[in-house]
Amino acid sequence: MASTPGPFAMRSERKATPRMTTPSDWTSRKVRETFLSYFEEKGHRRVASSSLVPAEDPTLLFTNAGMNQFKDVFLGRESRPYVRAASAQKCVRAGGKHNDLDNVGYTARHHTFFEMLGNFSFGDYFKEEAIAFAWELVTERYGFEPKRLWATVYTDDDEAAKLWQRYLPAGRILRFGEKDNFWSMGDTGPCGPCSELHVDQGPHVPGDETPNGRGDRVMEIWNLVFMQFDRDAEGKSTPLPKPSVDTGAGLERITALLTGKNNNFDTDLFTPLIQKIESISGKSYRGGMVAEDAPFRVIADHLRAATMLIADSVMPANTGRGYVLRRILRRAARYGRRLGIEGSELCGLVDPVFEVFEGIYFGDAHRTLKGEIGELVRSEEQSFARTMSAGADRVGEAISEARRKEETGLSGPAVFRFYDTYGIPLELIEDLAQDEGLTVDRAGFEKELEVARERSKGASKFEADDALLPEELADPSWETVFRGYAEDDFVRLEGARTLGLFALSGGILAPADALPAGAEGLLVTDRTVFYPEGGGEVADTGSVVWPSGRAAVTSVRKSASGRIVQHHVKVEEGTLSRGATLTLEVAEWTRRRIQANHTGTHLLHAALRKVLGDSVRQMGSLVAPDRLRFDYAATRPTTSAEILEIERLVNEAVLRDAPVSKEVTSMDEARAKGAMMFFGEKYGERVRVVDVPGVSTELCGGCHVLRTGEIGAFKVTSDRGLAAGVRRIEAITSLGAVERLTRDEQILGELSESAQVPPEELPGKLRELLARLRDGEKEIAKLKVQLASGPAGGTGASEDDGVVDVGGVKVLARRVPSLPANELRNLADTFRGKLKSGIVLIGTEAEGKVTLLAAVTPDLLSRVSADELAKAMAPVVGGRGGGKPDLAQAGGKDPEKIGAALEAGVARVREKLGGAA
RNA sequence: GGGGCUGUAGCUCAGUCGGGAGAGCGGCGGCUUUGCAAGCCGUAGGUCGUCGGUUCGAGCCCGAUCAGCUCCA
Repeated sequence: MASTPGPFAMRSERKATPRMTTPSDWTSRKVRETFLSYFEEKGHRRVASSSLVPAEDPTLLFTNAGMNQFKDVFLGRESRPYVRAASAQKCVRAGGKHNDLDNVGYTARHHTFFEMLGNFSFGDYFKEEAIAFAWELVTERYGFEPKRLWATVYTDDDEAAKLWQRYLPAGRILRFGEKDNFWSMGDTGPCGPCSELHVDQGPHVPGDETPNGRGDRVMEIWNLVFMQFDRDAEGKSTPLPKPSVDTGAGLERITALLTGKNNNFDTDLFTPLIQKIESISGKSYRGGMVAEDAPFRVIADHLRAATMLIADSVMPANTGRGYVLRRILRRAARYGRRLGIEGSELCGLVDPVFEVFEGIYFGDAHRTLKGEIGELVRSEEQSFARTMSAGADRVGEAISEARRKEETGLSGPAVFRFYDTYGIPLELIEDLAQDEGLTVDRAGFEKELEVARERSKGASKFEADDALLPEELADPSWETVFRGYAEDDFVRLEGARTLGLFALSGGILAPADALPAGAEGLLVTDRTVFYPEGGGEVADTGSVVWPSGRAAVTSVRKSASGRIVQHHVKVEEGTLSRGATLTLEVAEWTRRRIQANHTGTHLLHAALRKVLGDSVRQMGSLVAPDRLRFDYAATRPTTSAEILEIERLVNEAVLRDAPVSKEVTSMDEARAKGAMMFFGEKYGERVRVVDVPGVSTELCGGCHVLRTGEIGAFKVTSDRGLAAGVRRIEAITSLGAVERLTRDEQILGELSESAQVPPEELPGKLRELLARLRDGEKEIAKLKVQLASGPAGGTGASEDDGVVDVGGVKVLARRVPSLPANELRNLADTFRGKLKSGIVLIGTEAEGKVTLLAAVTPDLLSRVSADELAKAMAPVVGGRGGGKPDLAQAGGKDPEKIGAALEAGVARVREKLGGAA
């Protein structure tokens, strides 16, 4: 994508001298504001930045361009009440294909987090105005000298070239190919040529005198994308009926140019952060692009990105977005160590980041966030420090091992193992190895990494998504009206017309005119009572009925555009044909439970905030018929007293039986009503507000009860930590709570009956029984050992005890009462002790099985092995055995033969000692 | 989503070939000693993460599962 700052950066150790307009006047705030108010003057709607987490685009890891939030508008899937817009958009580029992470810190212009200024036309103006606006803003408002500007256009875009000629001499309009000046959203879809504006900073900056050359003397400042064509799967481009404009200018870059800096890090966006790093580390930053300063730039950039990501609800994790965040924080921590920052002080940068963006992305509502984010960063730092020190030990061992073996270095696979399994940064491994004069096989490491990459890639080929209707199979005119809220007659809806019908077999979807009994498929109707999965609420189930048949509805989903609802159906009787008029029936009690759980979730959310503080933030939610689940951000564990308090608050709200109102209104009105909104969530212009007066006001599209009394009862079933800073609370309501009560009562009743005491005495009774049981078992074991040691208790063994003399060696062979294996061993020890010198063979029966034991005193080990004796005895009882020379064990299945087995053991001893005797 | 590693006493961890569950620190008791943060002796403390399988026998082998760490997408 050419609409973001490209990899222009080169190292330059020279400080730029202030040029252009009057540098001291310009601040990043002024640059941003000038841009937005200019376009407001030109009839554009000022649109707030969307979240860094793309709301409805699972293909995108993070918002990475100003146009992201308008993607559906450009594609014609969504309409907005305006056709011109301008925004300053938060962006992150740190994972996925375009990975700039490793460059950050070593160039003047690479960032993981950056802001993109952009103006957009949705089928309104096109090239002429876009170029005119860009020119006017750049020259007259920002005050760049016209003679320093260059324009570039796509190879064959004569139209744009001609328009630029109004402002620039032909010699400063250059043509470039696909790589620099053509843009597309993907392999198919909208695409078109782009034009870029470049600024010549003058000869004091090294580099070519023309755009897209070496060095950064001439720098791109603005990219104008003209969405002109629609490209199909065969690569054919057809002109779009309403061409659009999408532009992007990097705020950091413009600010740097206007303040005469050749380095984004020397602008007011970063200096407060760098100053803070200086005060934490006690080291000083030189400015310009001195290589030794890289850690300052890395840390400033990364903490800025991390703070903004966490503010948009990304949590450090080991998958997806959270993993990218963790990597950013760890890279910052690694560079922190270079500055001697070993503890967890980087979290101190969260404050300055908030100051830089105060009033831009952060307002009063976010003040509490600051502390939470700081805490989160701190705990990440600490956990990384643990990983690092554990890792250093591990690598240290490997290094001394290698030195002992007189090897010259660490092998690629070995290094990769440290990196892959224990998360030790390659850099640390290299440092440690170097200290000991060992090399690291970097090429071998890269090879291993590549293998791991390929494995992951191959495995992540997306699996068949539970049959979501592809857009191209849906007719654009289709639209499903949802009539399933509790205010409607949600259980039953008559007269639904079929819009689309698709057969589903073997994972393949095909349009169908009719589905016979037994067939599965997708059904799209003009109206529905089935709530499609969304907003944490699960889909409804139920059935579709027509005069001659019926089908079960197993799942319901919204299409990607959100316009149609598709029912996954399985025909049970008759034939479902396209022309049929249908009656839709939702499973009533499943839905009622869902509604109770959903409203219950809102009440729970409110109670959590009341008890734990407003810092509680929703991290995720699941509303199912049988339970509700709510993940929330919390810095400490919730106590059981707090849980009780939360439960009480919710139940009070339930028992007050307040009406639950739902209202579709404008975003502004909802805000005025004090609806809870989460920073960074995407909402349309019209929103639905679900209100429990005096308790909870939330934006929500889900299904709710009419009055809180319908919830019946609310019971928390668990609350536990999920990850650092995140907890999950689960609860049940309505019939679910009643069923739980019934079940518990039954269990208690049974227990009470068996124990012969009333339920309230059960805990005491149980404790007593367990104590008695334990004592009893000990006693029994003791008695058994006594019994087994038998008459031999006193001085020595006699013939009667089963002791025989074999070639001068005492052999005790005896069957004893059943004993657990370890007691049996103790017994053998006892016997061995008594014999002083000799051989012990004992056998016992337990649960129909045989255990045999052979023990030999140390002085006889050279002549007889217990292992051998066990092996000799085992076959007699139908088993096998073995062990160590001094003690061995065998088992079998035939208790009747224990005596014979012991005989066999004695025989074996005789055989072994016979020669010697 | 895929891969690797770890889970054993309160803590840190050993546990070899499948055949007696261990060490250090900490706890408790005692002894010794006016030089520190001491020494000596004794002692308690364990569903070997959970469930299932193989086996005469599983901390150890196999499968599943949970939790933690980590790499990749």
